[in-house]
Amino acid sequence: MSTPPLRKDAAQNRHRIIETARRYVDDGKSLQLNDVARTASIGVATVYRHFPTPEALLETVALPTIEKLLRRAEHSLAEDDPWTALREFLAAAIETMLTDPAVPPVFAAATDALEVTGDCKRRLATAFAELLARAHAAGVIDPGITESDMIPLMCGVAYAANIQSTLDPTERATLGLRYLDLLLTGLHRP
Amino acid sequence: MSTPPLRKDAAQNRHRIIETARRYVDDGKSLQLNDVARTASIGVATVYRHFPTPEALLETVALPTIEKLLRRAEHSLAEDDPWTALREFLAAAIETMLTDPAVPPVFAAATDALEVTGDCKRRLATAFAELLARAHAAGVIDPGITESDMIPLMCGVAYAANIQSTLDPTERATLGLRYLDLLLTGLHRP
DNA sequence: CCTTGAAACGGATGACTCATCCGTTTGTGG
DNA sequence: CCACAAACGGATGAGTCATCCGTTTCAAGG
Repeated sequence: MSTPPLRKDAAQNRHRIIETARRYVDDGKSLQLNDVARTASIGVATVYRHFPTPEALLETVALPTIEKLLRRAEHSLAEDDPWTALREFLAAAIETMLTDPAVPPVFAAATDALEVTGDCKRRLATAFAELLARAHAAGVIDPGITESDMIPLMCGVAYAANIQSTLDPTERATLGLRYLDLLLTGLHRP
Repeated sequence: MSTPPLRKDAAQNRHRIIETARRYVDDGKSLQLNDVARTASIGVATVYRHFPTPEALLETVALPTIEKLLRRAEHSLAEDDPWTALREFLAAAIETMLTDPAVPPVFAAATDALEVTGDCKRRLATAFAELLARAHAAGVIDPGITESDMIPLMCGVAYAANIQSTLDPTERATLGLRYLDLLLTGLHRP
């Protein structure tokens, strides 16, 4: 279960691969391992050894961003007003999904299938559940809404904003926040 | 610009291809033309001649469903109350997207890129624009919302419902309508 | 500094998918 | 019945994918 310490050259290669993959993701290119290998001037087998599938590589690329969101979520837990806390976190989530193209596919995938980010995603879900529970307790949100509604809905909002492929990422993020507002208006109980 | 009448055997093959593709779509399989050809016991080249790309085949599969939705839209135009009319149409759209897996990718694609359904989709957009304009005129909807917001938002709602891959299509449709309601609550001005 | 074994490397390769080309067959109007 | 255009279909070359295995590199112990 423990990770044996990585050899120096291996660590470096791994790093190069992730860097290259990050560039691919940002450019909207699909992660083809053979292709990434060639670009990074690294043997194909090496890439496959580090990342058995494109999904695993994508997860690894997305991990730092998701961890950052997790910290933001934990920060939101400190906020007093339950509605503000929830709203703040959801806005952060949307912004994250629209800013980093590596994130949406990871969020949309079933958590169980995630080798790398599964744990992080579960902790995110826990934090979110807590925020939602508080909102419910305070009666400021539609009582019929559950966590397993909210996550897909968030992905849906991000998806909607992402369809506007002509817009640049910043504009898309703004649009996403606007769409989130619409949704939240529908959910808010004053 | 006109379609020269199709030879009898050609028409039959075309029909067989579409039928097979429909089964693929319903089973959630991706449309690989070579594969469809083998399943339909038709030469690969024949399939490619009728449908140069998987997208074209998918569009053709989706066309009847989209045409049906168009008729529903025109029917909604006859409804007096602008809010009811809009709502009715949007519900029909969501239901369509969640019932027929061929539709969402077609709706999400840029209309200009659609050889087969482009025209149909444009007429749908026109009808929808009319419904939206009436709602705006009556002041029953968020004045900031435009057609180019609504279409992605609809796709987003459908996407959200579709993420629940464990549910069967009927349940997903119900869920989608619920999500639509949330969104509409956010948009409605009483 | 040298040895040695484990760890990591990388590219050649076979399996697989894709889409086109072209020789053959089939339908149809005269 | 003929002739020709229309349509057919499978063989094939281009391209992608992921594995295998012979070679190289690292680092711990002498």
